[in-house]
Amino acid sequence: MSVRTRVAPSPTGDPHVGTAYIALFNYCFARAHGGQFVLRIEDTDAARSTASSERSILDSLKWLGLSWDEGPDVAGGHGPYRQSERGDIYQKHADQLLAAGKAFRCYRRPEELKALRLERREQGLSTALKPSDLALPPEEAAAREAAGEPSVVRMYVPEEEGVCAVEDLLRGTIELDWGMVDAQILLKSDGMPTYHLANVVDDHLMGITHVIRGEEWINSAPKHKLLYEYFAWDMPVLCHLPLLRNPDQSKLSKRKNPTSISYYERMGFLPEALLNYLGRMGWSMPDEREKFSLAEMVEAFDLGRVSLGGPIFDIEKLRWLNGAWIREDFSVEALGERLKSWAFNQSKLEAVLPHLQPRMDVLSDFAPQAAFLVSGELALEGSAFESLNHDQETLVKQMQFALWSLEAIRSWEREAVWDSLKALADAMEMKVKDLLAPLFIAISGSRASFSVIDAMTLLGPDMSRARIRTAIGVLGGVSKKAGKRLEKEYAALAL
RNA sequence: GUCCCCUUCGUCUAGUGGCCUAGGACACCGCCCUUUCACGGCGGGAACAGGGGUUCGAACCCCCUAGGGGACGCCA
Repeated sequence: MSVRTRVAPSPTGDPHVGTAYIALFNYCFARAHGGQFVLRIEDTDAARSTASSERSILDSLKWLGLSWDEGPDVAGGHGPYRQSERGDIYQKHADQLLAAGKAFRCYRRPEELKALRLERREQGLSTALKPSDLALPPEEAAAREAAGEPSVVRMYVPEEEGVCAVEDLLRGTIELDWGMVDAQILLKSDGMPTYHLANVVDDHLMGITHVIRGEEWINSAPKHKLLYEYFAWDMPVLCHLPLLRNPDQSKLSKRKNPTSISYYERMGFLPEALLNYLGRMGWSMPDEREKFSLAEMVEAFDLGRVSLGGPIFDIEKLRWLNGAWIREDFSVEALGERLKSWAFNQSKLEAVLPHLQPRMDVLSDFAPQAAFLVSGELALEGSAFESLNHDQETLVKQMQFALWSLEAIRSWEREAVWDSLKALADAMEMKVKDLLAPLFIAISGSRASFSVIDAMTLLGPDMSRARIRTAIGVLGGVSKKAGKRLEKEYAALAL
């Protein structure tokens, strides 16, 4: 038996707790049944799939203590599937489907697709485009081909009415209308596979027997089933886990919450506790124990104990659990070690010291000035902003705009943070210094601190954003109505 | 809009037809412990979304309604 977790680097290169959640259940399932737990990093978008985003996922899983097996060596082991490294296996399989009449080449342009979908939607139909919708007159297709226009490979799908029955380990049989299933692109115009093709081909080649993934994949299961049929391969057992949610019940997202694993690490949560908490999301121990280790979870693991309602990620309870771990499972020595490796190790200190050395007369000047870097969210009060001589509304606006700018940063580095805020200040026709003033307080708790850009770089994206969000809240927050207005105004800056 | 999934205290959950006047945990409130604050202990309020069936019996099975979520990309 073999279980595979596909992990996708997040757009910001900062791995998401949702990824760890799915990985945890795959891990437990595999270990509990003596199977293999293999990883496949997947992202065919070259801009996102950088070496560092791939490494950060692996690092995060390692930090959590989820070890994986080296899977069968399918052109790159557990690595990413860049074409050069994978020996064109997707191309080969796409060609095979093409030759068998299970797939076709499509020369439709993006604008045409958009128009077709719009038309169907206006008729109250699903927006799924079928092979017949996409077909071009042979001479037109030939002309586009001759003109060197890009093309993609799409799969054939049934056009007649009916349902596709998909088996889910937890939900039983799910019936999905074929009408909802479009002629999925298998190979993009740049020759890279989409998830759907890569997923099926990889899983087959790697001998995967069980696929445990998020609920958001249920709707594409018919496509996958069809592909297995086209290739005449055995299909793995499917199991869809519920999605983690924000307190407002929407799918857990970074706009509303800190979601990256690195945030929780920086916040000082223990990997054991975070994993333990994730294991309590939609799952419970047979004896209802709240606190358990990964090994204990594996030992008692039973997929049947998964409950299907989407759990809300509650930081308060995670905090309590983490406290229980600290109090009950650590000796003073062990806790001391943790603290040292968490923030007081040589490399962490060396990252901070260049900023503080000029500001220190005695060693004891260090702690007060570095305190905000090893703190979680700051206990701010509205009065902290009084010295700025700005009305709350202006301050809130500045910080909200800064927050949105920061959210768009893909790779969290000093340069990127600076560029984004500089561009915002320019667009708002104000001095960077004035824009940064409230951020100083939001991030460091005071105006007297070293560069707020450097501070944010050290704190990381989620922690920085969380503090700004807190500050906005302290200043009265943004009402729904005001938020709409600000959003418009922000969009008008055309950053 | 179309389709799919889901629905037990505010939150995480136990519960797989009688053990349920629904149990535990977080959070909240009260009391105790304590030089303070925590920790810990004890106690309290708090839920089967609604309506129909099936059954001697329904939180549990079926149907409808409502609510929530998800999917509908050359993203995963």
